[in-house]
Amino acid sequence: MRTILEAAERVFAANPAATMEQVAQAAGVARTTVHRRFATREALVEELTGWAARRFAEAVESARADSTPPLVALYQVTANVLRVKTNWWFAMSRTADGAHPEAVRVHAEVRDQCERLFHRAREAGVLRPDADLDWTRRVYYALIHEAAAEGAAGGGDAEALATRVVDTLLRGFGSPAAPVIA
Amino acid sequence: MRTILEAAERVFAANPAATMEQVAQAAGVARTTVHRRFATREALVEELTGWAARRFAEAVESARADSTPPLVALYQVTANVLRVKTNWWFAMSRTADGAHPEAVRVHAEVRDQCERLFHRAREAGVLRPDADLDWTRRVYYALIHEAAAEGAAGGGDAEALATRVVDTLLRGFGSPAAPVIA
DNA sequence: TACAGTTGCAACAAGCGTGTAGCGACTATT
DNA sequence: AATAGTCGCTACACGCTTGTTGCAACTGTA
Repeated sequence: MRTILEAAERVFAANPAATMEQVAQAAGVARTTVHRRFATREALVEELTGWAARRFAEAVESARADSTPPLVALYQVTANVLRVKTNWWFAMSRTADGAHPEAVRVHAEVRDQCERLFHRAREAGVLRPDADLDWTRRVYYALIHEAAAEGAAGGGDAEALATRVVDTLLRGFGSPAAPVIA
Repeated sequence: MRTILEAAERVFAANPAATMEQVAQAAGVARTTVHRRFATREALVEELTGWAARRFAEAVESARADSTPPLVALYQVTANVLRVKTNWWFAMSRTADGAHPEAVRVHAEVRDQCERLFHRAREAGVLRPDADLDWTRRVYYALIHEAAAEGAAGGGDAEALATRVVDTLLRGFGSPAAPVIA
């Protein structure tokens, strides 16, 4: 039942330790009905995780990151992922903890794709030649996470957020003329 | 008991839903002993939160962010906070959720100080004139969070991490010659 | 009308974590 | 030696959540 999954997402996003009773209430059904569809609490979270992982994979894939110019790909991937992560906040947080095999696979693929994209970006001069691509990727993830939090709170559309993320990733906040610490 | 608090930090960092039994075991004492010092689980988490909040406040305060050049202050605050956050990962995550009055106060003060610092940095030309200081601060927090995760996993000292955080915040990863998206 | 499918509802069993209490052993102090 | 203090251990009560079951009511279909 799609309704239950969406309700679970809302409830668990607010409180990861919420009970089945709270989920059922949010979905407008009886607790036993939730158990009829999802045998255990764990099964519910699993299906939620898988659902989000598939959406995540679609979001990244549809950006065609391997066949468009790096800067364009970076923007498209960012915007697409933000759209998913804004609506599936809790479920997306579950895709990263290594419990769900499909989620692990998706994350690994996305990570590979991200690394390939950053390599291309560096070769194309979009990223600095001395950029640490692992740290770059982690900062990129953190920026998306932060922007998604803002988006989930109702702070603007995915396009505007993506623009800001990419701009921040590439330029930072310092003045070009300012001295550099390292 | 300091031993119990440190054990609780370790256990809760690995699993926020851990039981008193697990905390006791990690501390090398019986569960009843934990209850003798901390009447309830909530009281334990509260004291842990307060402890971390005080350490956090000390870390920021000792950097003298109001009376040193912005770039120096930024570096010092970053390094000091990283030292605390690396060792009190769970407790620091609790200082932000608004449950602990003292933690709320500390966070508000730190936030004010951070904003003042960024204002000064912008006026001094360290930050760009058009930098959105709220977004800047949130990115700064996210970078510290990410660096602390690396530090907690044993990835280098606070000074090196701080250097990287500040460098990333100011410069980003893009080539100075590259086109800008926004 | 007869039927299958789904749901709400009440009730129940079981497990788990929490919090409390009593008892005995150990240690340091006087 | 006597005492106070701390700790481990066992046992228990309590509440909460989970998961299951049976039954009645409702809906759409044949």
